[in-house]
Amino acid sequence: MRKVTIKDIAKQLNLSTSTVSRALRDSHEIGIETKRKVLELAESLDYTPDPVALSLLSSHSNDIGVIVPDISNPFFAIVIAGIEDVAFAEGYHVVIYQSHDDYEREVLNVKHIYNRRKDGFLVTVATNTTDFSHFKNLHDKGFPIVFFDRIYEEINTHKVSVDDYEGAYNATQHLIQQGCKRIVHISGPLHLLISKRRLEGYKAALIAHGLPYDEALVWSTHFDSQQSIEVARQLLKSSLNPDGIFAASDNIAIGCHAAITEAGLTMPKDIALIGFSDLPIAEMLNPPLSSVAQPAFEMGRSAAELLIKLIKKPKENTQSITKILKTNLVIRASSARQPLDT
Amino acid sequence: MRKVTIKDIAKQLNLSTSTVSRALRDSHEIGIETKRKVLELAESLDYTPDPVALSLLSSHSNDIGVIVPDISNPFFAIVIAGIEDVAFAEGYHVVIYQSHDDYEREVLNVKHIYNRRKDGFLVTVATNTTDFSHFKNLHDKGFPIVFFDRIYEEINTHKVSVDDYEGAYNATQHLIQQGCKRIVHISGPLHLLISKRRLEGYKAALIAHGLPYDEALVWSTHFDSQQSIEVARQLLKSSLNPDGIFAASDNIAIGCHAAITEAGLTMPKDIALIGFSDLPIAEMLNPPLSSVAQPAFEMGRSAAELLIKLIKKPKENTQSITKILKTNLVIRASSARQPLDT
DNA sequence: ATGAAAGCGCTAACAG
DNA sequence: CTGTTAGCGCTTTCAT
Repeated sequence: MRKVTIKDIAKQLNLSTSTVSRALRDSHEIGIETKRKVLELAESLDYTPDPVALSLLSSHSNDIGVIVPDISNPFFAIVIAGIEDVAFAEGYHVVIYQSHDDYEREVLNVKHIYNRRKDGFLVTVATNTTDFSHFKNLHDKGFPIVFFDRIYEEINTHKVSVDDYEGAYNATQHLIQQGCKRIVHISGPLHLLISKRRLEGYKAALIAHGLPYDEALVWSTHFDSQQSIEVARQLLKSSLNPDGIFAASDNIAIGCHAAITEAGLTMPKDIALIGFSDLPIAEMLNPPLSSVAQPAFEMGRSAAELLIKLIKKPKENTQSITKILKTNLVIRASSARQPLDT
Repeated sequence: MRKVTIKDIAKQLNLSTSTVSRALRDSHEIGIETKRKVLELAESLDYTPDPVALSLLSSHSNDIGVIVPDISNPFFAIVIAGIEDVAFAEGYHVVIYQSHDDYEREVLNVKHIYNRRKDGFLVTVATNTTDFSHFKNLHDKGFPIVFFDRIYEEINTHKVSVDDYEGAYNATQHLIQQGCKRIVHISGPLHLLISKRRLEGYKAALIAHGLPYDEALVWSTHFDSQQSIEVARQLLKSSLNPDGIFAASDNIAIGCHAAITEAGLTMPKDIALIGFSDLPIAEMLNPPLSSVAQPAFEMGRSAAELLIKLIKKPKENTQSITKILKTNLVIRASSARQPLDT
């Protein structure tokens, strides 16, 4: 029960493989009658061209890779949905790679992508990546790469991110407007650009509203609710007595949310809480979690569009584009001390 | 800056490609000295064999596919982590496919897997799949397939699932022991085997404890929190007045949790709630959600092990294995009316 | 112990 | 309009 090949068709029709090949690709230089016969037989034999053979021949695969730390993070799952949305429409298949935030794994992923002749890839870099030569080398060879979310600025290629600074500024300002005076920021890993920018936004908002910026109020953890609940417990046990928390991600916020509840404190009365990303789970919490919405789906779409542009017209895309998407403040009960307009 | 091939090595060493090939594969019929030179040069040139060429030649790829409805469902994300765990160790790469619970997409995924010469695949079938011929055809050709979670029983191949009946029985019994008299079951799509079995477990527990089984108490929705919050709202508005809810999945339970809170009711006093799967988010909710824990990671591991067995020794695996994993009742505040032992 | 040649499935010059 | 040839990168008879 072998797969049917172009040869089988050629043999049955007493044609050469090249004629069949051309007929299948609807070449103009093939007799209308021959074409009909080939197409018909191909149809009835359920012929499909072998992508592997094509791949060997043309050194591309119509596959694009995407590297994320972890697909179980809904933010990335949604970004991927956005990527698939445009990729699928353009005839590309998306192959997902998980780095598990590990540098070694990321390097392996990149190699796999290159070896398997993927047409390009999208990547949000692993937390502990400090050496970027695996990206640089491929980029220098002209291999199409697009960075999103956790971008690496030093490589001259397309990038998509959100306005982290502004989002953080708005979140912090919102807490201030709710009357918070001692606002803690729980940041992600501080060497990441997105962490730095969110911290900057937090700082700027405090200063703009005449509140002191105090480093003791800045805590840091991984983007992970299991770890952040620990950090939040510590925070609540400390003598800092925060009356507001701006968490750098919803996963961190979820950990805080649980820790606050566990400690018998009330949101937003005792502590007003706001996260970042607005994951679907945010509105399911009790009380529902305020958050800075990131257009994750749109981020995926944009990144994929840019990558496909790069793949199709590498010449016209030497000028690299950096797309910065807008965030949107979503206020819910975890932070709203005044009744919400509805 | 092309990739280095076996030809480059052959040329530089004045050997034939076949000699180089053999030296690289450490064939015994190659001079020790020649072997050394080849290996050395390959190393220094950073030669890696082209997987695509290998694939064309041998019609396998060292890739295995996995088809899930949706990676943003943490249950599947964890199963995939389990799959990757063993696959990676065995030298396979896992290619993830999302069916989005759509039959057409699933068929496309299966075709893609077959065409790209994946060595086999693992699948949990899409909700609305009723025609299974795309699986059957491949299985008849001897293509390695393993079903997990939402299995299809009619195909004689390995399968991995959990004891849904027992899990549901235990969950329902637990609610009964908490004093619940009017226990609603919110099921997943009822044509799915896992839904049926969970329903059976629910039913059996009621009867075993002398409570009536009332069809009006069985509701059904998709495995999705957005949809289930709507269903739960309806339920709470109805005149059924449940004092306990057994949700067929944690996503459904999360929707219920939010709707119950929204309605100003208290868990577990007014309504005791329990879900199924014990996703990481369960213990982060307020109050924390009781759930029937499924060994998702283990499920992935088992399924991958079976698939790899099937790939490596198809002859020895004509007898198909069905592995049924045990669930584990995790009681938290959403259902525990008596204080918990700690 | 090594090389030449064929072939995996397909396309693309180059000939007619 | 159609066939022949070569080649993508590699392995594998079959010679030598």
